[in-house]
Amino acid sequence: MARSVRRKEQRPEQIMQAALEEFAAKGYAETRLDDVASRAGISKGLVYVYFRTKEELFKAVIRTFLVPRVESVRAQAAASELSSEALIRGPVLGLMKQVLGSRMHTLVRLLIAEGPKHPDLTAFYYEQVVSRGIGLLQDIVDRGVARGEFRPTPLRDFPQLIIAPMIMAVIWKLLMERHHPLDAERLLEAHVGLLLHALRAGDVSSTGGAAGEERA
Amino acid sequence: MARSVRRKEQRPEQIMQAALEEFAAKGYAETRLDDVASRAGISKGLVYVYFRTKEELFKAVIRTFLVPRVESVRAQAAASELSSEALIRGPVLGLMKQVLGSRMHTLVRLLIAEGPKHPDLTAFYYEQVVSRGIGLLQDIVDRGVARGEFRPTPLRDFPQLIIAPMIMAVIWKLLMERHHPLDAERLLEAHVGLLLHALRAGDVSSTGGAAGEERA
Amino acid sequence: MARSVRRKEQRPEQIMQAALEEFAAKGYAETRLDDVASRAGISKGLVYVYFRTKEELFKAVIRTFLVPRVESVRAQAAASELSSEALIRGPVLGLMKQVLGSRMHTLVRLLIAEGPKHPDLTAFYYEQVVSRGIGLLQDIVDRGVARGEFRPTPLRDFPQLIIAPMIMAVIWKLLMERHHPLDAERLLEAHVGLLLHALRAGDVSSTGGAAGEERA
Amino acid sequence: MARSVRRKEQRPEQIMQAALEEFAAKGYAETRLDDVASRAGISKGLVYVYFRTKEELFKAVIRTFLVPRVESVRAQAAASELSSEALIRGPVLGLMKQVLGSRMHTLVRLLIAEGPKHPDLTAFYYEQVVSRGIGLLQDIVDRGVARGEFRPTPLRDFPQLIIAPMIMAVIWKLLMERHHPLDAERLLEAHVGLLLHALRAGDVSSTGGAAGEERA
DNA sequence: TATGAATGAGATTTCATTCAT
DNA sequence: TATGAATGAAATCTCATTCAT
Repeated sequence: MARSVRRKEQRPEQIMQAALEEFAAKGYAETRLDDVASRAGISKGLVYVYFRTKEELFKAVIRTFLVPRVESVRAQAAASELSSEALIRGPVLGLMKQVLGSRMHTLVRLLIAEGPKHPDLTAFYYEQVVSRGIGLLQDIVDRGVARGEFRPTPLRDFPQLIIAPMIMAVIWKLLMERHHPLDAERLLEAHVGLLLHALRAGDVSSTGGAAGEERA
Repeated sequence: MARSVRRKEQRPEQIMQAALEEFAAKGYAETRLDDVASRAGISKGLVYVYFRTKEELFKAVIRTFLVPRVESVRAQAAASELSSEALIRGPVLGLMKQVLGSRMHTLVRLLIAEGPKHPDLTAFYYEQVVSRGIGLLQDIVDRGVARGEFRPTPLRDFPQLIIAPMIMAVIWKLLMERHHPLDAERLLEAHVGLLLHALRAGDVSSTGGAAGEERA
Repeated sequence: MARSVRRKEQRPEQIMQAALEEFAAKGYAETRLDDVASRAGISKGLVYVYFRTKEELFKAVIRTFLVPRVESVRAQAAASELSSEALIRGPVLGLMKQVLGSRMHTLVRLLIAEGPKHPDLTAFYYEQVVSRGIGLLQDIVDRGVARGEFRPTPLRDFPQLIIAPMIMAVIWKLLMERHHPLDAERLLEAHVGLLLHALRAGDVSSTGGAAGEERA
Repeated sequence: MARSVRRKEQRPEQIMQAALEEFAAKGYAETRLDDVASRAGISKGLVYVYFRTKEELFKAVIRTFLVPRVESVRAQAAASELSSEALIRGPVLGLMKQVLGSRMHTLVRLLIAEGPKHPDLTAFYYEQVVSRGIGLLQDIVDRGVARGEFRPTPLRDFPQLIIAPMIMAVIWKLLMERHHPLDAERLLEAHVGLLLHALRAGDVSSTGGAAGEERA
């Protein structure tokens, strides 16, 4: 009975894990609940015990797996005495690399493809992830300006520009990788290098001993 | 008969137009050919006279409407004596604004959502649009460097960075607009401003001898 | 105009010819009127000028092409002074060989496959061909018995037995030929040989100088 | 659960039975799976649980119901000390009567009508039934000749002649019965009588030295 | 007479969802 | 809790038939 209880508690996770893989591989419409059940090693009927419809399952998958560690980055940013540049070069860039390397990138695709049909899902995602991320980035930029580290730029109003290349890279890998491979990590580094160059107050970047974003 | 001929010649365009609207609104799987036909003001059967399957129709839509004016930008770039900066601020930025303003942005979404299921479609798109666009951007950057207008940067290897914010904005408008409106034109202008700032030769930073922005 | 008139007069035949080939190749249900029209070198609409429905066309095809030369055999039988054996060995056997060699065998298949759905068609065929053929064969048998040429046998009541091997051969060629080729002409000859052997009055066949139906 | 299992095990048979009746009544193309399902008392969808396509169902029907008792006849022929004549008058004639009396005759029609579209089906039928039947009949004839019971005739090479009247009768009943009833059993008996008469050794004709019945 | 664009009923097939066991 | 047989709505695709030109 203990096993049965444990099983029961693990079921939702187990099913969502299987569903994630199926959704990621085939997209929402092409995914059959039969296959999700097979992959999870259970019967189709049991899926319905835990998720009322296919749509609910999909939303649960997105909700569960697409809440990244924005929070931990925020904590670091708030607590640390690091410069804004260091924050961007460190935790922010790190997070972007993580998204590209993990299964999260398939979720981004799913969200783009299916999002328009599920407003509550995108609302949830906006609240949980996007608005916080945007706020965080704005804080970092603002702090950099306040400290005289950065010159004032419109980036403050469009912090999306900081993560735009990550989105691009996700989509590139999805569609174009086979025709034109992309070293996404270096792309992100190049982006951060250029961005910081553009932001530096007084264009005094040369004093920081950092120049030559060119290929080594 | 003349009328019938004219009708026949207009049918494909008419059907594709209707299909584009349906696909854009609902996505591929959720679009019913019945609805495409209704929207085009014809019967379901007639769709099949012009397009053998739903998939063929979809591909035709993408192929027909998603060939942007990369070519005209290339022509300007090649012919003109404009500086690279002027090219980026002018035709390149203009093209990006156009994509965001036109129906093309819905096609981008469709391509992202359905591309993985239709490799030939993405191959076509890569060849017709992406590879040319990438080449064009590289040329502009290279020319700028050759003329001493830009300092050498890794942007040359990642020209995707130039249009990344456009992709982002497309997706933002698709998913987040209702929660957080975005002035996409200003975002693009901000991006171009920052980018050119980072590229400009004559900034002190370019003269300083050192490195550090490369991958640590 | 003369040409147009001539064309008009030839149209039905031309269409039926094309239809026969399509029906024979694909069967009734699988035949598309589009293909019939293409094969006839005309437009689909024109088929409907001459034949009200696909079914009518089918019936016309069967009616037109499946009326064999039973009549000519009957004439010979009635007029000639030939023995019954000579009639069977000559015109009757010849007719059977003709059916096997000509396109008529495909019509037999069509009639078998589609007949049950078209009672009027089989009625027509029964009246025009079958009943006459049966009557003819009965006459030949009866005459043979009356003349003392044949002994009385139940063949009189089952003249179908005379042409049964022809039917068999048609079907064999249709289905089994690729697995097990059949020399249909020799089969028919063997059949006729055996049959006449069985019929001969007094079993005096040995006097006729004819024996040895075995393989030479 | 026991009931459910039993149901599941019976479903295929139940569906094929219903399908046989529909196919027999209307032919392949005219049969709607909806009707098959109704006749079986189940829903349309369930048919697809057991048979992947309409064609698979059709083939399964043919395969399942069209394997006659050729084997049992062969066993009798091999084991018994019966004369060839007795075998033909007994088991062989009996089998032919059975085919005519049973549902098999509708399958013969289906095979004729649809066989050309399904080469694998006719191949199966040839291997399972026809080639064995032909071999069996050849053995019987050969044995009769070896024992001096029969005179040598070309029947050995065309054993199809033995069952040709059965095929004929099947088709006759299908198409002509309403216009001209046929006592198929008596027809088969008449055929066997004539055939054996023609085969019997000791008939004078067999001794006469001459030829002539071969192809002239 | 001749065309062929257009229609729409109908068939196969899929699969999310239900429910008896 | 767990199964999986069963349902039935819905979508794609076909093609005989019509009809304006």
